[in-house]
Amino acid sequence: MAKKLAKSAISQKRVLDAAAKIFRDFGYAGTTMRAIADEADLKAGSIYYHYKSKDELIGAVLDIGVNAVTQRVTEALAALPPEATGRQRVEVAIAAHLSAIIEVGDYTLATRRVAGQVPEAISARNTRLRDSYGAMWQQIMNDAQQRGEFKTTASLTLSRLFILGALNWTVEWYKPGGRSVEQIARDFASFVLDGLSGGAAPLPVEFSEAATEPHDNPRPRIRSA
Amino acid sequence: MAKKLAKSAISQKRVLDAAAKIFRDFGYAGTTMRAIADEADLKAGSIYYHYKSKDELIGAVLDIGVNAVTQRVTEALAALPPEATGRQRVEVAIAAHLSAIIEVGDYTLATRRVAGQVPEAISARNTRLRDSYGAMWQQIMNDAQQRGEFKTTASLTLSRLFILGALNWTVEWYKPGGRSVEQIARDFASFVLDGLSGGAAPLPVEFSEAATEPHDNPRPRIRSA
DNA sequence: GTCTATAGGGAGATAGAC
DNA sequence: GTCTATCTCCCTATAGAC
Repeated sequence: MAKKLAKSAISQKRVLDAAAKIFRDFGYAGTTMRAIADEADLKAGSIYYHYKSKDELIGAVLDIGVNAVTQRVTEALAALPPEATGRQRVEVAIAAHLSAIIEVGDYTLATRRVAGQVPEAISARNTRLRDSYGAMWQQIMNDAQQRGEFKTTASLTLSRLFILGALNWTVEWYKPGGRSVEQIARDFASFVLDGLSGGAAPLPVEFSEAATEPHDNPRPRIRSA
Repeated sequence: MAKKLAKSAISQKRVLDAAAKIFRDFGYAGTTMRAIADEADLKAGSIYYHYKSKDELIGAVLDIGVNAVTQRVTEALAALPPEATGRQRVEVAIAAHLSAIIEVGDYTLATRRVAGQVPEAISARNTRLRDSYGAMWQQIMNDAQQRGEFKTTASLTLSRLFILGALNWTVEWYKPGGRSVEQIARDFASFVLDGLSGGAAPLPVEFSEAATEPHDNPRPRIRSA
């Protein structure tokens, strides 16, 4: 059911979306209320009707990014039968995570790019959300190893950090016109589960290697000081 | 014999190190010349004797980060015998990349954290350095696949993006007191080469082709939805 | 809810003394 | 080489009209 939003809520979301986009391109300090206002078709002073400070805005943007991913992955995992293998869980979690971060890409990118620049008080709550999401992954992997499904000699904690690091980095090079999210998810799962040396038969068809290169994201135009 | 630096060069390096640290913590726009000056025990105006603008400074920081890694990895690969396997090349490249980014951690972190916030004109040159480093990895992987060493069905271009994304992310969670760089490198290599399900130990195999798989896992299907 | 106007504080960069 | 002093610009946030 399509919820009807109050006029205030509509503006609020417009401001939020604009903020994510501007934070994404200019970082925390580089983002000005004026730039957000322009993007949201407002005047700078009007933003303060919806959010009482720049810090409150970035806090909201950060939480949306993590929560969207957590929710999507949780749902996808819950939809699996109880007897699902660790391999299947990892495949499903990767696909859900990827599709979520690409869908709320501005928020994900904003989150990544302001990381470490946001005042401690603001980022503390967000860090907790992020840690609890990491714990979910950790459990999937630990369970699979205990059942003898995963035979890797590598630390699962490190493996989790590798996986989430690489996954979140995808938004930096993903380009809508290139490979599909589904294809990326499949390749990523294959990579994570079987590595470079493992793998099945010679591959079906490899698309042009140049199809997806990094550094394709909208570049900010920043005035040089 | 330790090179003797001119007084000017010493100050310049002090400014550069300070800049990397401040850019790391505050991002591009959040970094002020005054903060860099404080860190370098100077006054803000004095920085302009060494660098003529904030943009020139960030440009220098960015390039140092990439060049340090490129140089270290290039040297490590060059030290390998010509008959080295793709697996060995990947192991060596991972170890060299990791130790380099941890050693120049401030520069690496600064680079990551100002990514996408730096004026286009400044980042263009750095992007070229970064791409040429990526091409080096690509070649190692392509060669190994052509020799039949890598049997993954995943795109090698995507795999390369995953690997470098995860590798560079390590600086975000690495803590000097924790696991050693060597241990992280070993686990990372095992993860990259054999995945979670594989169990290949970091065997000190000689250059004779290890034709037999180190484990007898059922090999992966294309996809198991 | 959104506007205009502005207070009050820093920012990058330059000039010239030492 | 490094300092102090300062110019000019633009930022966040508030006040009050509509």
